[in-house]
Amino acid sequence: MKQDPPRKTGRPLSFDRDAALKQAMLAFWRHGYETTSVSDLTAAMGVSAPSLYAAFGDKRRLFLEAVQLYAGPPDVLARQLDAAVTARQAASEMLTAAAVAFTGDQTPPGCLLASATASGSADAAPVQAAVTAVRDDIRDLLQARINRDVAAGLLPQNTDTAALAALVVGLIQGLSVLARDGVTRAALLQICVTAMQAWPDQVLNRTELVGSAMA
Amino acid sequence: MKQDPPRKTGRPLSFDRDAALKQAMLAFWRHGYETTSVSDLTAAMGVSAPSLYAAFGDKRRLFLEAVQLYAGPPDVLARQLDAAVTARQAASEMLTAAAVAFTGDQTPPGCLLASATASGSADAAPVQAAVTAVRDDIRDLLQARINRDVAAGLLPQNTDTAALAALVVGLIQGLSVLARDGVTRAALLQICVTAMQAWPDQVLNRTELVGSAMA
DNA sequence: TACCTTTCATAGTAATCACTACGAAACGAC
DNA sequence: GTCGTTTCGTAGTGATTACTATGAAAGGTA
Repeated sequence: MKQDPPRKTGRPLSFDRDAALKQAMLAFWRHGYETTSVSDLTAAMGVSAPSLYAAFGDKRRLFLEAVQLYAGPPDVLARQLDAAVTARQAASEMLTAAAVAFTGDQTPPGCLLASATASGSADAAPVQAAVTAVRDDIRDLLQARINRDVAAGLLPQNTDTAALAALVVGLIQGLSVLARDGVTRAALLQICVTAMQAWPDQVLNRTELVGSAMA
Repeated sequence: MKQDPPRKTGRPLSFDRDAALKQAMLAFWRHGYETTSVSDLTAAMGVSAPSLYAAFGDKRRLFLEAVQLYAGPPDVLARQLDAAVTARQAASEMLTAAAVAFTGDQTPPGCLLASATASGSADAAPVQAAVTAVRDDIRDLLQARINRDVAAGLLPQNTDTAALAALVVGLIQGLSVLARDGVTRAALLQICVTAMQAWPDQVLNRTELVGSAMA
């Protein structure tokens, strides 16, 4: 996937690029994009400023790489959504995973995507747009999954699938704020359970009636 | 309420303090706390730096005043919650008002409380805590209003009122992110409608049965 | 008028910002 | 070994940060 340009000779890199990127991601996660200084980054990464610039270009590109690392490979979410039994379960899993991820004790609270560029100077607009694009992709994927269930007759034909997908993505961003406020994981999970009550009732067919009767 | 110290003599203030504060609030709203520089502020406020410091103390206190101006008098929300017919309607109105406020064409998109201190350096921690306190107050007020309806028998006794209140406040913060992403007011309002489906069904009494039969 | 008080604009302060010039160091190739 | 290449640490660049020292200006009061 990511093939380095062939390096045949020269002094070898004295640090683990992936490990340094991970530390940069954690720094951005905790303190935001513009509010994390390059000296903060070099301290967290254990790398001198010239090495940082040689390895990652500049602060903006380092952040964009950190966002990629945070979001993971772009096709993973698509596969998880496809693998879910229903769109409802997919949405519930996304919410639960967010509540857990935002309250990990080995990571900063909240969501990097939600907080790192939530505000910024005019210079940071392109970086904010990149993060917005990630969110839009997630929302589109979820909406497509919901559309599939509507088409399959599992959800009412008049379901507002755009609103439903945006509700989930928006609430996830809201959970990030609450997590940063200090709300516990258990409380966030209860919010997710409560929110899922908004999900439209499944359209029942005979098979499912039998299944529910057996449960 | 806010009584200036008695100013009897001296050169008069050459600018409108309230108007300058409003411009500062708009600047913080659009660009965030740490990512709005003092020179940004002086430009927006039409005031020189020494005047800014004389009138507002420092950047931190100016921001805290801007937050107060943004949030409004603290008892207004309490009165609105009390005046609402039901907690459900109060929550719905809060969501709707947020969706509208976050997409005004005379103001920056999103919510100042949600974005301005969503991330920041370690130095900004006390300011972040002040914003968190505002959010906590709102959540507590809403939860108390919900508790009132539970006590009155309008909502099920087993209602998770903490989760319900946190869901509303969290979603409002999420709506801010979506608004900044460019989601339209109409779309945000649809999200609010969808989210309110999560609200527990009202416990019906005889009077309300008659009322619903008449509707 | 002269005096007192407060705010004004000018022009700075030290510190930090993102970023880099430079020469020595550390490798493979020969 | 010597050369070529790449990264290293040191030490800096000019710009911007939040903030302020200073003296003139603008009012009321006498």
